[in-house]
Amino acid sequence: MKGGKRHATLSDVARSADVGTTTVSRVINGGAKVSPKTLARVRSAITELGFIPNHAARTLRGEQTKIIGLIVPSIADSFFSSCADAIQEVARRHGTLVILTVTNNDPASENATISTLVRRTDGLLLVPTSSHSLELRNQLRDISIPVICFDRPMYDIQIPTVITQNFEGARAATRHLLEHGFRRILCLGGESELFTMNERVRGYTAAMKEANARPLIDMRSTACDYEGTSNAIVKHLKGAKPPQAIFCLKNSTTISTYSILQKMKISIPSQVALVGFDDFELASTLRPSITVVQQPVEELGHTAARLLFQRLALAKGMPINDKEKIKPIQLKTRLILRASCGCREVEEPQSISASGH
Amino acid sequence: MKGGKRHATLSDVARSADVGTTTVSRVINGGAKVSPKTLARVRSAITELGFIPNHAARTLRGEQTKIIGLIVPSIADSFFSSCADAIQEVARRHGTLVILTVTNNDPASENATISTLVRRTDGLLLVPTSSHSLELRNQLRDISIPVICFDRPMYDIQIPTVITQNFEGARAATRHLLEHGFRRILCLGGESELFTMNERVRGYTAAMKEANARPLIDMRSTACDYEGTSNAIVKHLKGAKPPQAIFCLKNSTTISTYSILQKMKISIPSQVALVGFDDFELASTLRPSITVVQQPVEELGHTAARLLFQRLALAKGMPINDKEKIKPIQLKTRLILRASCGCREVEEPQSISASGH
DNA sequence: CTGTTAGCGCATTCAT
DNA sequence: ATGAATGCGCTAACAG
Repeated sequence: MKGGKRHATLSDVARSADVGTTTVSRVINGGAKVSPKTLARVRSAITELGFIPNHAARTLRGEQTKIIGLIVPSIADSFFSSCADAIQEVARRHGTLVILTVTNNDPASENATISTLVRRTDGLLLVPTSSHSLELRNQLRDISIPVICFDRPMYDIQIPTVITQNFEGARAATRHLLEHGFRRILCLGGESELFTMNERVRGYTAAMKEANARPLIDMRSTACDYEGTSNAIVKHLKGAKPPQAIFCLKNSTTISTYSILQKMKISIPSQVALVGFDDFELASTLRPSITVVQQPVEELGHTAARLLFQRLALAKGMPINDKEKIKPIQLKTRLILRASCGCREVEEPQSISASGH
Repeated sequence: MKGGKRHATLSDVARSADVGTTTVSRVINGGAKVSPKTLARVRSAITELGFIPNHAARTLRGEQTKIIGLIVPSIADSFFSSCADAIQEVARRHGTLVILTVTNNDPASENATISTLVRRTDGLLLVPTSSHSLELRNQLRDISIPVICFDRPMYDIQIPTVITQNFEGARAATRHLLEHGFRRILCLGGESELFTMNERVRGYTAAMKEANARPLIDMRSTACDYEGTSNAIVKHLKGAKPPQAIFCLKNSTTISTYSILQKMKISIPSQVALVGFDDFELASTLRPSITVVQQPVEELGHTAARLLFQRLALAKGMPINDKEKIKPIQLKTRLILRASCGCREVEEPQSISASGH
């Protein structure tokens, strides 16, 4: 019945079971200190009336909301949706719901979202739009609920954080390309203002310098979409000393680059080798398959969520000691060797026989 | 300051601004019937104290929760995460938050989730695990908040629903393969208990029968993962009359099939043509690119969410007329012709336009 | 073991 | 235009 009779309340149950409201409250909270008889009576009254505790009232009384907030740049992005999946899973095990919000990497939206969420959740899992933002830092400082950052940290503020080894992953990838003998390696794509991208660039640069190779980085904003990537690649390949390999800083750039090279009939890896940061479902299915730096996405979500619930559990008892230095948890990345870097025989291309149907 | 001083309340503001609580309440609710002077005074007090209305209290007073519940089988699945993205967007425009829950297609989990959500949200967007479940039907009947189903309908109960044209899409795909001259078309993959899969099979079958071709369907549960799909394909191809084309009922099957055929060195489409249901990011990048039935994912989410907010708006005023027959909204699917069906030259470069998503 | 009572923070009559 | 008082449903003292 849509909009039917009003929901039964605790006192309805009390009246029906002929007990006090306290007793009912005890029953719905575990039934401790209630005689078996009354317990049974109350329980049957509860089911009879279809009573469900009013959550708002509980919250008003100062209980936990049993909701956490998840703030990500995008949920359509498979990286974050996988994180969300893991987080949801952990939350469910803790009897907690997850409010999903997306910022689109917009600080204003992020700010507003956090404000809304603070009063309505027990804690926050946040992918900060900017690691430097003073405003965000201040906002987080004044927040009364635990916040965990993941994927990207916040600087100059002690917040539990879990990230992946962007630097190490990128360095390993670049080193690998260098080991293949490539010296002119183009580092392509990515938003230069993002922590993750900067770390990856740092890793790339470190590896290049180790090898006395000249870093060649192209992160111009135009390189973010297909068109921009295309222009960039054309430009670099037309140069006097065209790159022998390309290291893509993120998923979408890898994919764009891959199809652009294909379109240009530039063979991978024999003419230009390719390694991408961040694995994706079809990376192993494409021909050639694509070598990538893989991030432990589920683990990232799980760890962040667990950290939050840990805080939440602590918060009940002793107050949190914010004095202690909090070091970000860094999860390991893995270099997945496939064909595009030159490691494997390029998989047998499909026979393109035009034989009839 | 973690766990610092208690949040300012409405009466704190009232005291600070030297007015009554009523006035403050008026101010935060639009400021009607308040003199400009007091309004300004109260406003400054509000910002000064950093007052944010307590949401639980409002809800307790009978207001809306300004939260809707989203119940999907999985959020890691790009289909549902794209839906979620669209839904989140619409919700945000309505000043409403979204609680994300996943069922993993488990009815028990779904049941529990709905119960939890009913008392804590204004409405629900649901992808039902089963279109037939009596239990779910009863649960939905007794629910006091609006529910919208999407992607899959519920039978024998009037619930606003928005789905895509699975039947028509599959029929069009199959017809297309038939037009290419293929007669032995294998319909592969998919969970037979799901509405969407059944519709697609129906569409496939209808097209086959139209053409007097013998339907060949393999939906055994073993065909759901890579291994199972592999076995199924091998079996069918070894047969006396091997299929000339394969129509995959869902994304993951398409991808598995694609890579299995590749591994078997069976050329697509010259030896076996391939069409999949549901588009995916790299379908156009693979060589050969894959012809698919594309669903309007964003539109699905948008429409479902809009429908819900429409109901929510109505609910305030006149009661909903549940007597009226509610027909599911059916969104159109599109057949995206690429190379794997035989429509394009196999290895010709793809167009320069960026991919769909 | 069990009941009575007093708020949690807010929106809302009903006065003024 | 404004304020005092009431109660939403629940939990937690504090009695019995």
